[in-house]
Amino acid sequence: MGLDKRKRQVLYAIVHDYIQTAEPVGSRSISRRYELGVSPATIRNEMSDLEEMGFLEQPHTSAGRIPSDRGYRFYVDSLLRVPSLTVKEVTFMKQLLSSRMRSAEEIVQQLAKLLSALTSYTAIVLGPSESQAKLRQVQLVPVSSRQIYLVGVTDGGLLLNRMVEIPSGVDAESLASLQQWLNQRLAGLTLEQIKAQDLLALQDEMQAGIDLFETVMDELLGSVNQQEVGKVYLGGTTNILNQPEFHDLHKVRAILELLEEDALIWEAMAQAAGKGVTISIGAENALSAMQECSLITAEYRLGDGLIGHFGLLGPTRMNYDRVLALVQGVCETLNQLYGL
Amino acid sequence: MGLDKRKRQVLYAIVHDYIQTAEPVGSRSISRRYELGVSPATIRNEMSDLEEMGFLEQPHTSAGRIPSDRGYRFYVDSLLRVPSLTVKEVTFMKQLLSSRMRSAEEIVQQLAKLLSALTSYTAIVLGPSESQAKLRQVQLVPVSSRQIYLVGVTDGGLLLNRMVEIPSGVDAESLASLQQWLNQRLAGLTLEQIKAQDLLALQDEMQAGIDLFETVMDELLGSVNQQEVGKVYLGGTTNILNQPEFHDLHKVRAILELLEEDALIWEAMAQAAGKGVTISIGAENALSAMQECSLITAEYRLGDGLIGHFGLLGPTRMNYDRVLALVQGVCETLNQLYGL
DNA sequence: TATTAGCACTCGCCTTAGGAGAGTGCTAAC
DNA sequence: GTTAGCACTCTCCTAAGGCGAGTGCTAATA
Repeated sequence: MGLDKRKRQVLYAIVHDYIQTAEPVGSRSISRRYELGVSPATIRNEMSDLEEMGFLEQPHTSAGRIPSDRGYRFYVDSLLRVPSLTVKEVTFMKQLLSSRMRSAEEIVQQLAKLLSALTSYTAIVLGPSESQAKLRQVQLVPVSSRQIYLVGVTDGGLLLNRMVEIPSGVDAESLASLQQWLNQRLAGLTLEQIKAQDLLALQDEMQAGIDLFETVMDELLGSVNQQEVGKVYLGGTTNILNQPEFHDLHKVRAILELLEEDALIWEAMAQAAGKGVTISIGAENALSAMQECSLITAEYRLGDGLIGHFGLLGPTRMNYDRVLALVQGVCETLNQLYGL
Repeated sequence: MGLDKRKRQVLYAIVHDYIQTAEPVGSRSISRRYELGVSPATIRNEMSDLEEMGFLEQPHTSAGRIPSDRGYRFYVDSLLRVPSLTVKEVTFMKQLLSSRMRSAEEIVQQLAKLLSALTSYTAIVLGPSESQAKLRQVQLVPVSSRQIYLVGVTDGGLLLNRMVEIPSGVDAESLASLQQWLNQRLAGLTLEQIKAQDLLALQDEMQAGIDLFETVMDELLGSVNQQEVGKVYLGGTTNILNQPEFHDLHKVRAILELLEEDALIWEAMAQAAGKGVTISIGAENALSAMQECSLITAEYRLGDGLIGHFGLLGPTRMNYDRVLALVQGVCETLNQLYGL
């Protein structure tokens, strides 16, 4: 990018200041707060250039400048310095994430709370995908004449639960034999591997009713292929009310209503799947309600083939440095606690 | 209450009007809209009386009147006429609540959505208490060397799940024998009945380790005695943003932050336990953030000993008639669908 | 050529003032 | 007991003026 050193300094200063104050930044305040060794007039010229290049915007003629989406983008790509977390924060994280969790759901819920507590943004955590989970054991619990409850335990001791509607008239024996067969043939495989097998061929081996077999397998593998909408966990939805850019009720409503739409949120987050840490700034987001927000996403792993995504949603004037540090910290901590 | 007929009419008119318009009601508009056969001046006198008696308030000297909490209370106790739901609404309810639910959790979640969709208020649904649930079957699924997963099936086919931390060194046999014993001795009892038994005596019968027995029973019965905070399901939290009284960001924040505090919400709702339908108006609510809200609560039964509470939270200027009709309708519908 | 000081100008925000509108309370008449 | 008439009060809306922050331009300077 053709930005000389001083332009980079000025852009950095403006982004940095604006992130803290939420007020347009003027040339004088930059020359006061940052030691650039030039006068406000010179800075004004630089600002004027930066505006023409699309990195800055002016709310109105006689106001200071604020970063444009492109300005933030440049900041994030080239200027940012990710600080390290304090020892305090790290221990806090470990404490909250490790305090004898009982299920993946609890971990994930706690993660949402943690993220929102350590920022003033809204945390979004998607429930983990199970397709990489390695099955260790399956138990079929009869619930009624038309339903059984399938409890799967993964290698790492996390649970996959499914309620299965079965054809009526299935007796306890066929259930038992199906269960035994499932445990013999599927143990040690991930759901994806199971999916990849030739189920029709397997089915022939089976003695139990075809209907029963099919419905159970369908249900067990249901989440693997179709890019299903799973559970969405939120933390700190009210945090955005503290952001000055959301002192407008219409904006607040747009965002809060969006956050209630699990399907949309899931989709927006899932787009970042497999890309590590992603940052979407303002209009880079597809959803119109998010055009004034930035979304930072990352992947978490619960060690056991359970992979999911989490993210932080805030105004474009987000504290990228800190959020990125936090995201990295969370990933590392989860790895330490539940790692492979 | 010493309110003559005309005063009741005037109070009714004011409450009715104010619920619809959210604007202070003047004497002239009453005499126009309602056929009381008297002039505005007369109505003014009545209003003045009603204000002195504490049923009305005046936002400022030259505005119309609005109902006070006490005014709403009188309206709710003595003036209200609960309309019946339209056929459309009833079928809509049945459809949403019956569409092959898989678990109590799903029903309850759906209930929250339904309630908020049919009103412009926020729905609060507490997860069902399990103490009245009749146990039919228990299955113990080993998860790791330190954990087992307890799956209980109730008489009506709903699930009680628990993760139990067990002492290490428990072998499969003692698990199996414990499971068998649990099924023999506890099937057909409610959790409360189980709790009431002399567990120490029972324990003597058991061959398996005492530690194991104790931890499993503790976990199974944990929710019965301690007035535990269960899951809180919300629907339509953004609905309050549409209420004119919440066009103020501070109030919005207060309410939304309160709604994130499951423990407080649970407590506020649970106070109405066992009282059928309750209505708390404005300052009748203990929570300060709810002083300008009304909360209507009722009990739902999922047929199977699973009893819980649900409610609707809105401004004191709530459409009590409609909400009460809806609450009744929901109770009836649930009874029809999952009734005893 | 790059930088700087000086200065007029712009625009949002705050305060103030005035007028319109809605509704009351009081008084006197019915 | 009820009503018409009327002065009064208070909010809301709009316009006007002053303040402050910040810019863009010009001309002088290193």
